[in-house]
Amino acid sequence: MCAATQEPLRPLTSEEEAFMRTLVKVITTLPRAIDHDMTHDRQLPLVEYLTLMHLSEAPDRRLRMSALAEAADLSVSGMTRVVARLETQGLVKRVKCVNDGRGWNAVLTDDGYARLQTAWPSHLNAVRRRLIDHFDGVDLDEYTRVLQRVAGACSSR
Amino acid sequence: MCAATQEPLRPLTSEEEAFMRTLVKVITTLPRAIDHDMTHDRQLPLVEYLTLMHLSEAPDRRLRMSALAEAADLSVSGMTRVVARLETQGLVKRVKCVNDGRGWNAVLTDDGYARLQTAWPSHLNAVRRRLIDHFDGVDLDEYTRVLQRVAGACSSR
DNA sequence: TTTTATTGCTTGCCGAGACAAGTACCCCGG
DNA sequence: CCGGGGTACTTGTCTCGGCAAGCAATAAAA
Repeated sequence: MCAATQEPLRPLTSEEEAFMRTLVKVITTLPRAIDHDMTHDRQLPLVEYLTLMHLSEAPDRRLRMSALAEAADLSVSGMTRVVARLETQGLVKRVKCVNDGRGWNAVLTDDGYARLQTAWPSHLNAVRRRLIDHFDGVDLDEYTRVLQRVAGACSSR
Repeated sequence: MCAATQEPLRPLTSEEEAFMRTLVKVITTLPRAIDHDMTHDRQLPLVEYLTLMHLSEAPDRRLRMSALAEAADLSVSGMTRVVARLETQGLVKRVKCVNDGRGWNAVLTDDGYARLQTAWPSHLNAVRRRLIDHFDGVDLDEYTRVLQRVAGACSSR
């Protein structure tokens, strides 16, 4: 059970160590930088942007609160508050589910869709400048496959 | 100035898009998973662990508050509070600088060093299981170089 | 030397988000 | 039809961490 005894405790190689430390830096720095860019450029923080984005891609531009939380990697209560913020700006509205009286759909409004389109260039630019531009000449698909395995290992207990 | 007009607004390719989304997932998921592992295994959250780690690697096991904040990618005030938490547990103590009456050194105590050694296996295990194990057969050094460029682009304005 | 600007750290205040408790609703067995 | 357990979301409460203001101490200027 105790993690310490599951493995023979071979330390990381120096390459592994260097990689891990650099990744830690990127993990702490990259979201801050992109959020900073977007917030100062178009006044739409990253979490809000991603939430609108997920809605815009959903059928009928609507998603159950729990599904939206899942998509955005947020707790359900966290998403309640994000949607509350977006609702006060008129970008999203909450509509009671027809089939299930317990459930609510977050629905992207036309204003919300317009807002998303306005913010998109800013997002795109930030992602390019901070991230994608630095991947010239590497096999992105291979990276994606590896990262998918990592993401899988992180969602399991 | 406006990011939207700097570039011709070429959208991301589908490979770039997929990569970015997977990375977002890893960025939100991986620290949570490692922190979860460490907190439940040895009661030492990731931020605290990394702080002790940086101290242990510094000459004389001590570092100015600002240097420590920088190393851990935290604001100075954030580090004040982390060190305060560690100090109440006796893992770190704050010592006034001799040369500069304004400055303080965070010094790793013997208890702190012992605590770090205790937590290390748990950290190592989490990092392997959640991250490193999934990089078989890829060129880690290449990844590290790319990530260093990204990190550089994230610390610049 | 006295004044002023700068630096290093801490504290007050606030927003974000996680967890747990609460509320409303569904569904199933009787 | 009713009661009890499960589900969907919200709200109360907490911790974390960022920013800006405050407080010393140093450095620079007068």
